[in-house]
Amino acid sequence: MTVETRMGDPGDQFPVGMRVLAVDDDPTCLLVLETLLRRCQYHVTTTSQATMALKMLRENKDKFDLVISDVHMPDMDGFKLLELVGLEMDLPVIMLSANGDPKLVMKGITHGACDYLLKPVRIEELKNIWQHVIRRKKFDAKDRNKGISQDKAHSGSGNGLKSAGTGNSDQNGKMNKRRKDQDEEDEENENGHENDDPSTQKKPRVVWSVELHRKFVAAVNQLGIDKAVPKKILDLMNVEKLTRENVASHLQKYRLYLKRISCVTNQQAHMVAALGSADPSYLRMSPLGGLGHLQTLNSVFRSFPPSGMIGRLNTPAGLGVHGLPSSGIPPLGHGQNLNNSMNDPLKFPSTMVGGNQNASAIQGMPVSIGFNQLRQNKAITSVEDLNTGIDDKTLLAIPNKLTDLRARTPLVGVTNNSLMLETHTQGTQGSRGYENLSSVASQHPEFPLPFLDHGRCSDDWSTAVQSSGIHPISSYPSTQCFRQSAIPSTDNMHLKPLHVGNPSAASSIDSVTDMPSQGPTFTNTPSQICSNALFQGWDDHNQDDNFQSMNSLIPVNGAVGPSGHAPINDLDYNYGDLLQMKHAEVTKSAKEKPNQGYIMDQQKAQHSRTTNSLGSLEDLVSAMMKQEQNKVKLMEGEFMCDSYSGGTSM
DNA sequence: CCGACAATAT
DNA sequence: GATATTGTCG
Repeated sequence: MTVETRMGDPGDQFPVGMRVLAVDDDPTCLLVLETLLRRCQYHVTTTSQATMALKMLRENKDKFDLVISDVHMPDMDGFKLLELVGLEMDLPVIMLSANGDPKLVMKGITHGACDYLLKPVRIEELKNIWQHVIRRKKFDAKDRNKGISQDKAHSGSGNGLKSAGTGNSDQNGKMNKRRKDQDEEDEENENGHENDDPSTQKKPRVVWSVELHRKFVAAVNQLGIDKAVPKKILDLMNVEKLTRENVASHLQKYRLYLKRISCVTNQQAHMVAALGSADPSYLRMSPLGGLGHLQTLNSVFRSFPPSGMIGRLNTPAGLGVHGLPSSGIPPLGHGQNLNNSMNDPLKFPSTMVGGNQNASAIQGMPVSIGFNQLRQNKAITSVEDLNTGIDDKTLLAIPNKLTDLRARTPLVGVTNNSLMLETHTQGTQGSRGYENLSSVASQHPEFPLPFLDHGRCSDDWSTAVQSSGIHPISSYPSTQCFRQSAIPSTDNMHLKPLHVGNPSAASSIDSVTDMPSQGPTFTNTPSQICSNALFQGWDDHNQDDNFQSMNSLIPVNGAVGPSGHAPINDLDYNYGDLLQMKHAEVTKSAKEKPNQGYIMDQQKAQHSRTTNSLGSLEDLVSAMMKQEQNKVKLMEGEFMCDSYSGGTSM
């Protein structure tokens, strides 16, 4: 939006004053970058920490037009930041790296980067980066407004759903694709033909590609989670052949996803608390502080990093939900994770959890990303990790140092939570999940949850989280997250945060990115879920090497279709599970062998449900959000400090 | 066989 | 419209 406005103004020329957030851990590079950007007459904001960048973005979703980030950063992988941003806020992100390895570039692209610049960066390259802002904006507008007419057009032959395409800007090329199909004949029957019978059969399954998911998320965000109902979402999405039922089904999945997320978050918090003490391992994981990681969790969708994730989730945008993170959520991969990298986004098994792993991911949720690419890359992966990120680190981090975190937090801090705050309210629905969570939490003595009250975990959760883990959490918007606790009863879901800022913003941008999370709010319902599942989410896949890709939010991925159908093109996103991701991350270090820490976590988790609960970021998020809404203030007071929250966006 | 996902039923 | 159940598929 802002951009548009500007653009609109005759007076100013858009590029001038474009708000750019530059992120690089190397002070020198950052300074150089800042200088060059200023020469281009952009309004530049800098930060040497990715986590801080996320916080800033979450707090001020509509205060930036573009993000330019280094790939290699200690606190958070640039890709993760990318994913989270894509999910939570739809801002165009340009990756910067001294390493031009095609694989890295591909990764950046698949994770939603609109450009990938090699250092040293030349001013000539920076002079045109504003095009990405415009492009994104345009797409958004298109999508939104008209919607899709385009899509429809196509449909003719194929499926209508496609949807996807539009948006993306960046690279993508291929996006569309949806199903494969064979079968199908497409739509309708074609008639005739023989086929079988008519009727019947075929029904092409709708493949929720990243793009489609993106649209979904955008619609949800726009509506606000609480008001996002299938019919309205369908209207906003404006995708041809998509039916209300299709949307309802996806919404169901998406809501579960959000819950998970929130749970995860909570878990994390708990874990943190519990761990509290000790495990070095955790520390290891997150060097920085825990913040980052925690945030990651937020991201549930994959991408989101530590704070990010949550934030995302929290944020409306991120969730998409209005929450959720993500708007997109992005996510992908299946359980297999590794194996498939690409395909299923969501799925990661959660290691964490013990049993459950599974989380399911949602496919599409997350973001989008480069669709095509994704596919191609499948291998690469995407993943997003939305969740994960956070978790892992979070967890990890936390223990170590709460203190540190706290301290840090402030720094970060930033952000506001405003987003989250937004709402609050009500309560109606659903709380179910929360209750469980709480109970869970309470149940396990193991964890010490310092703060929590036991009684209700729910409520406490928030607190608990805060306290303990908080920090990490803090990252997220606090609000969101924590709130959950409160939630239980109420349940309010609403969190809409995303929009918060401006919904539009989120949406607007969006298009391209991924999806996942864009903004939505989520609801929060808690579900017990946690325990089990997290989702796979949108994200994911990536595992690869990349760092945490798993976590990342982005959905990238590709997709596969669930059924097999389509994998092809689309990426489906899955909602990934945060937890898994987290684990993954953790694991990462050790990869195969889990670190002690890792293990511990798991165990803990298992033992206590709490953990599990925490596991789902969504839930956490949701809860948080809700709670936050309710309590935001409290939180802020207490914990917030640190945290800040941020998240929103995405 | 199980888990995830979308469709379908309630 | 929200949920629960079912059918497919990987």
